[in-house]
Amino acid sequence: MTTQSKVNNIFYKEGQKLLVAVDCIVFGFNRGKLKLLIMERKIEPQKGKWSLIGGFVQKDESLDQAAYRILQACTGIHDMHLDQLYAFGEVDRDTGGRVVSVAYYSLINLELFEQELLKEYNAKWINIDDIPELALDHNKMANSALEALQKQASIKPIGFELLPEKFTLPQLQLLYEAIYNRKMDKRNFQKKILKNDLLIKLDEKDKSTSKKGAYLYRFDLDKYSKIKSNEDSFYIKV
Amino acid sequence: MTTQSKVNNIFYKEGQKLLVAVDCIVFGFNRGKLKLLIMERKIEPQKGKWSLIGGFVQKDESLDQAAYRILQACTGIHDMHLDQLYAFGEVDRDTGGRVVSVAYYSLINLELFEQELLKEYNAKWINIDDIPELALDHNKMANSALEALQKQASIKPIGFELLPEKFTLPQLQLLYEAIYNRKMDKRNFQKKILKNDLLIKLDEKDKSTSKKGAYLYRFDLDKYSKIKSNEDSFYIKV
DNA sequence: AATTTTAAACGTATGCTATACACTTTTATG
DNA sequence: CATAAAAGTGTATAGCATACGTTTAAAATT
Repeated sequence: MTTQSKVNNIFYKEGQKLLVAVDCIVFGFNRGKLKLLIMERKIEPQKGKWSLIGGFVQKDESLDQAAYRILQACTGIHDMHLDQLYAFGEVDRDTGGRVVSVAYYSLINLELFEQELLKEYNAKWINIDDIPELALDHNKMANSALEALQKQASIKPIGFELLPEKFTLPQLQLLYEAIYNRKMDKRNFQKKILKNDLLIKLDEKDKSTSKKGAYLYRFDLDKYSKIKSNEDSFYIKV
Repeated sequence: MTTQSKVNNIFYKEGQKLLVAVDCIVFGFNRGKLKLLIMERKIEPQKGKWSLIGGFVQKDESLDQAAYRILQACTGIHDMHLDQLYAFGEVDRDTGGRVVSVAYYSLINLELFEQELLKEYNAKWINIDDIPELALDHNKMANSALEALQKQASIKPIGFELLPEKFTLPQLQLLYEAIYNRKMDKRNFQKKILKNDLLIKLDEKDKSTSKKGAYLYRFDLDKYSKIKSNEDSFYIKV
């Protein structure tokens, strides 16, 4: 046996084609609660069960494109940000056959969300600590995504993707408290957030939650895109 | 058009089967240098070019299993640790056809490495800052893996996977300096490392690199597996 | 007009951690 | 016995995380 043929025998195997899916873990934020978008599963197995938003990758589209296509069709949102989470590839993860699924997660600004799509697709937002049993390994995916979100939130200013363009510091704090599932100190939180110098204080107040009213802020996207390049210029230790 | 059929038209598409590969970014450490394992590509396209270690996922094995099989066949090592890095899924990433590749990275203790396999597979270790042009998108994969390694190294004691069982603090420092590609202060480094209280100082010295000799240490695996569960008990800010 | 109510805004003191920095110890070698 | 080469060790300083309570603004109520 030559070396070459030995190599082939031991580890070189011809490729076998598999189904490749993408599943999207979509987070939203509303009224102080972090939410997850789920919908009724449209295909067997487990048709009709609650599940993440997903679909199959086509031959002529990248993984990113597939995730984008599916998420856009289902939320109506354009230009949303998607991050790849993990490729789930257990042999028996889909009881209907071998499917490798690449999970993506996304943060959605609920203001931009087309509510009518919820009905159209039998979808709904549920509170993050109230997730039902989902199809296949989707609960595992959702949990991983929440962990990833927590990691992200400490090294990147992710708030502006989940909040409206103008938001107050108390709102932002509620978001972080929802993500990390614990109360934070108001003064320390504001110090940490403002230290990064990425928020612009506006001359407007939001009086919807208090008589005094809270100042509105917006993210300084210009400054952010400048510093994004040089690593760890943003940092929130939570 | 019913709602259901509209759904199908817009975003539900039948699955198309694709080739799924795994590629492994294998790091080693020797003589103060961080190394990457590459081999001659065995298949078209770009047959003969340097590339990462890779192969196709079979129908009856998980992604993890495929990566493990391929890496084990190529290094002879058992029980090595593999982490999934990212799924690379551009349509044209493989010029020979549509292949989605899930990249894994691994840290190898060079002492355990069967050197004869290097010749058998036309493989070699190259210094991390001396990587040639690799096949397909493998350079991109290697770069991502190095970034992931840097992140890992600051939150987990990964040293023991790249070093022999017994090692000296200067050796460990060289490893971190190689990973982060910069010099560190000896005294501060030792303080940070020892503070985690995961190293056991032995009564032996390694005199291979100095007349005085440096004390050998080993990782306290027991203690590590105990604390591993409760998050962020380990922390090296670099 | 004065009082009450509600949430927002704000500052300081303390302890911990990262960092900067230089001399002494050991022992093989000549 | 002198030299050389790397290992080992401590302190002072600045920045950051944390804990903690009072004042301010403005609407609502009397």
